[in-house]
Amino acid sequence: MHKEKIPKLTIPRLSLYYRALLESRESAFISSEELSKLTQFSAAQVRKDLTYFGEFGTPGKGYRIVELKEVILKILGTGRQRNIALIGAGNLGLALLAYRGFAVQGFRIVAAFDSNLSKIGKTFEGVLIRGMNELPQVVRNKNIEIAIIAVPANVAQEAVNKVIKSGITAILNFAPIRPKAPKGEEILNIDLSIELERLSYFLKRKSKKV
Amino acid sequence: MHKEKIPKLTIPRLSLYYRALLESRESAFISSEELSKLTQFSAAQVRKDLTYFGEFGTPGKGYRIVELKEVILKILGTGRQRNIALIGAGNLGLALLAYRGFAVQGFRIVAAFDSNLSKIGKTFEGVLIRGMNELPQVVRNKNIEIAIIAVPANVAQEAVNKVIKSGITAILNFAPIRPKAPKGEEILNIDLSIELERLSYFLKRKSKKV
DNA sequence: AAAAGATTGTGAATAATTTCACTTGACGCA
DNA sequence: TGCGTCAAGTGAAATTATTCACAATCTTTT
Repeated sequence: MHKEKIPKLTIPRLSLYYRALLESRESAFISSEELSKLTQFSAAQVRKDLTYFGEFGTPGKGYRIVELKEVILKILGTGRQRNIALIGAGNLGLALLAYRGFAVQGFRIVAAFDSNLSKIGKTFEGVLIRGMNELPQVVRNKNIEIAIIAVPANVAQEAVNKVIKSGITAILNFAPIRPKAPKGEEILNIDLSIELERLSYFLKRKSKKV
Repeated sequence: MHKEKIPKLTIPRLSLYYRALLESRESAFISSEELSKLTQFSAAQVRKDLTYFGEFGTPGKGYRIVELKEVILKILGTGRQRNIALIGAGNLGLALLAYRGFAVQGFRIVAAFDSNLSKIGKTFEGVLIRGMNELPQVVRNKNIEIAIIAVPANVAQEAVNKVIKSGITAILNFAPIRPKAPKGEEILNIDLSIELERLSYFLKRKSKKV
């Protein structure tokens, strides 16, 4: 059994390998070299990443595509549906609600919440907007495992607190703050300003190299 | 002069230091220890990050907040306005257009583009939606340095190609693909599916630890 | 003016991650 | 069956990033 520690970045790479596999319908097998070409990661990286979880390849041939896809699904736990609660039904929240792009992967926003009374009770994309007070029971009833935070910065920590109290442990946060949370919670931050500032830094450096 | 190579993650940390500084109005000075408390990064990390760019602190006191803020702005190149082109005026695109949150940092979407004829000519949030053919001249005229890609996956590479051809070198990509681009381009990917899959992996692991 | 106290800046040590390079196993063909 | 080839798996090396720990230095106090 493999006991090595798995690098953080291995997981998103697995997602990308999976995507590449979806586009590889020509052959039954794929080599780490081919996966490397498709994903821009090195072939050694591909092999290393995969062997953290087992030995799936056959020397001389490569990886059986059908099998590898199943394996990655299993590792990521995306074989089944995962229900999501959307917190915040503003512009961004509603855009995420309308974005059905990740439904294919099994993720589904099954409930939405807002504290704005004028929104509560309305339905968008077939999803009813509820008051935050309903969060705990809806999480329980609808078997919600993930929350997406799409509220303004000034109420984001409060929203995160309520989400955690409702029993959710996996959070995707779009608010431009780093929420504080107890151990055992997994919070991923998607922070527009920070990404733009990274780009700005890149532009700055570039303009200096005359 | 410092010549050490700067770790990739130093830059987003600088952004977070800056944010913390905005909230530190009590005193004129702040120590790496205090910044550590505010940002969750270690004090040594704070000092290391800052010294890549110079020596800004005074032993025994810490960093002068006003000065440090200026320094970080200068490093990141966020002291001045950066103009952005939005590619794709669908749900997500329009939500980004409406999100004025990063305007304060000097980032501004000054033009929007779509290939859907029914959208071209309309105005959202004071920004006219134009056809993609207008991209090159608008980039030139409006001094646009950054593009945000918010188009469906199947046309994203094409959009990126056009953006690059128009002379833009910094791209924030929301489409669930890894665009191919020549060297010299900086592309940051914000990929919802991948983040959700990371959360799924986390949930999977968690459920195993019984 | 000296001593005490605080905190920076930084080499060195450690940790994490990726790449290298080689061994081994599987397949296909003569 | 045996040989050649291909590609996985993997320790070791290299690279990258973070943490440690302490000398240097500035401030404050007495």
